Amino acid sequence: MVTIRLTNSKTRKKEDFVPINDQNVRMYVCGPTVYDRAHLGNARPVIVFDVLNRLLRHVYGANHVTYVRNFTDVDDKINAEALRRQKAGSPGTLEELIFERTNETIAQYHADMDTLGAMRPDHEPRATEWIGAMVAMTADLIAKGHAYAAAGHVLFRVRSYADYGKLSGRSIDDMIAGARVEVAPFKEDPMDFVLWKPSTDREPGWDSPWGRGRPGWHIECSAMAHELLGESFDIHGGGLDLQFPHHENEIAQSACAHPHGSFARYWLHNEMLQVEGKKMSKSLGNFFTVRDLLDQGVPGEVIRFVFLMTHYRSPMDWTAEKARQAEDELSFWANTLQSRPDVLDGPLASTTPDSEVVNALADDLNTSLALARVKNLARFIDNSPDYLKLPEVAQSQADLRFIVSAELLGFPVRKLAAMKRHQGMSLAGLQRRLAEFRTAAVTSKDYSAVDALKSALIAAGVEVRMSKSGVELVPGPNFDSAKLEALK
RNA sequence: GGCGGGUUGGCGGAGAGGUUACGCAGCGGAUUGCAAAUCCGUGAAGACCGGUUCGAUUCCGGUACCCGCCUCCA
Repeated sequence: MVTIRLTNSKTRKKEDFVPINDQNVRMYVCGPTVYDRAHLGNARPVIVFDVLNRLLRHVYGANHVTYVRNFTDVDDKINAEALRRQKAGSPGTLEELIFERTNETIAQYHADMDTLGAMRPDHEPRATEWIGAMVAMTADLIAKGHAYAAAGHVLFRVRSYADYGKLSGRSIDDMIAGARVEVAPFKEDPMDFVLWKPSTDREPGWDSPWGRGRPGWHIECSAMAHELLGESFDIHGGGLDLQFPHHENEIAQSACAHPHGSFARYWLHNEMLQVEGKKMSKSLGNFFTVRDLLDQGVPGEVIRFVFLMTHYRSPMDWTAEKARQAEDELSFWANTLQSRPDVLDGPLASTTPDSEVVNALADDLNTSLALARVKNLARFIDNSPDYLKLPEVAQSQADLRFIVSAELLGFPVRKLAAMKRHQGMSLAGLQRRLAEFRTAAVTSKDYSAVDALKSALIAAGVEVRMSKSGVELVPGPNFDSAKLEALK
């Protein structure tokens, strides 16, 4: 079996991954707060942990992995949006408007992430569905002396957990010296954070032993991870910005509530996203959502490809140039396969992905190296001399190995190739006409009609390939069927 | 102030203590009516200063510069 190695934030080392139970490998990743469309940065952990999910399924079996990613649907920004709608005249109670808003956002999130080729996790718990578990965990922490109620709030007693700060490498005293903690009169210690807070009539709330209120952000993940994965599980992932305080607080809560469990054994953090060398922010005017890119005509696979060009622990830069390169490469892959209907429609069952691709991924998700290898596989099957020497059966095997390897990285190359093929069929008539013009031109030496049609085709994003063996039209990245209609 | 990450050829981006990454762009060639696509070949690097070593871009220390987090922003 392939040994997966992962950089564990907890130990700051690359370690061999050994699951607690190889029949059920368990991973939790912090999901989005569903108040608005996902921006491009939100896509990074989704894609990174999707690759890990696919790798785990490849190594341990598709039915032996449980992947959980939550939706945070209790949040002040959601409340604000619901309130805005109510004031604007939308019918319904505040609770109904909140539910309406989060449902919309979750549907958008699913649509966007599906387009990026991310598999849906096995469980996607919504915080509002697990309030009972959060209340129970909070009560348990009070009973064990790790939390206290004060002024309608419940606060976690940070000083009661000796290992607090270990994950992020901070000492409590350093943090206090940094002095940007919220000081509230009811806190025993400025570092203490909220497990439960009271709600006004204008805010969503649930009944609890401490009055009507709502859970703090950190307890959500601790409670849901416990309910769905147990006291000890294998991997916890998320963006680096969540390492402190969110993950630190999760650990403190879970370790104190379940002292016999180990909570997550491997912590993985992805680095942040930049745009053209700068942090994406509204003030710089370079802020955009996944949907914005898709609407501009950047395909989901291209976005995914650009993300995988950079290792997950390095800051990633989104640039137009990278998107162009990714688009070219994916187009090459699809072109290579589209002429081989036999492998597109045939079974894949017995084919295994290329071992170098798997090994690259197993080495702390080296997606960049894996991608380079898949590129090589594509170049190999695209009429390289060594490939052409192979018997037909071996050629098909090489084709299939490429397909399965690309799909392990989440690129649906068969679908892309089938799409190309379909587009290509719509070009059959024009291809015949161009061939006729060319045949005539060879004798008349007058190429003007050939060149006119060729230019029009290129303008419509069609690649024109002419050789002794004939004429071939292939849809390119900027293929525009509307411009073709005029030619027909 | 505290904590952490980075610096590789024109660009993107890997691995390895000594042997070609790879891709894009460039250059040369094959092919082509001209092209495109494809194939073949090719130049170009390791921020700076020390140390360890027979040998370091790769290990260790320092300097400079860049970046992130510490603010429910992923």
